[in-house]
Amino acid sequence: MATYRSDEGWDALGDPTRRAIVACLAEQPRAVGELARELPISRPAVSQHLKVLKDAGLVVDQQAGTRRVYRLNPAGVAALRDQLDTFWRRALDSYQDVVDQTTEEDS
Amino acid sequence: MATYRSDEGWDALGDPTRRAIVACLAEQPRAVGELARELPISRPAVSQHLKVLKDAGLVVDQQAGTRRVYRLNPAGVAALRDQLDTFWRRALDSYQDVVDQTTEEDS
DNA sequence: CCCCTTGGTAAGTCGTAGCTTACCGTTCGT
DNA sequence: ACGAACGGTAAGCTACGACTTACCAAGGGG
Repeated sequence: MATYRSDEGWDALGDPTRRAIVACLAEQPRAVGELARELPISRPAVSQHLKVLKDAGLVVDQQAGTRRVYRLNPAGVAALRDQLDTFWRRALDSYQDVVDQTTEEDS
Repeated sequence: MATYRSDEGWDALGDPTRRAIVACLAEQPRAVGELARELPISRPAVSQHLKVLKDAGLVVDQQAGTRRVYRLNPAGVAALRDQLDTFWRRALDSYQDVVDQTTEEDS
């Protein structure tokens, strides 16, 4: 089956807390402590999530004094988006067949 | 950051097996048994995954005799893709700031 | 009319992912 | 140079989700 090399990316976005982090970083780059303050979890938990997101290539970090600022990685996000886009296009093709055959509704 | 209404969609794609199912359905629509035959899990497991995917709006099903054919739902896939696209655009903005700062420090 | 195929549901087990507390290294300010 | 702030890691607990087997409902063909 078409190899996902971005498996880690999907796994990373599979967690609601990590999606919240991503959404937060989409607004603006933030340090670890700032993220922890806006989320209902402890700072170590944020660190662990950031490690997953970083390994997946979805975020990048940058040392700034004693703080460490994280931001979204455009390339990583784009990779996942492109995959969905591919699925979407293929789905449209199959959908065309449905229109031809029937206009049934399911439960 | 509140407005994920497609939380279920991300949770659904968070599982590797479900991603395999989605990739399989992207090739062509299939019945439950056909999917089970191409995957290393039992047929009930496939049914359970399909229920999750259907609740998330990523697939639609269609009765065909005694069989039940599943296919991708273009709208569901597009919804997730659009979210990633939004994140991607915001990520580019932040990335632009990085480029500005680093080039200033360059000299 | 029977039964065989197909598929959804129930019950139960097991692995793992996510959280917390505790600890340690590092960097800045004074 | 010392202390405080910031952040990553370790260890351990808990809960949830993915899978299995067993069972049941429904539609179609001989």
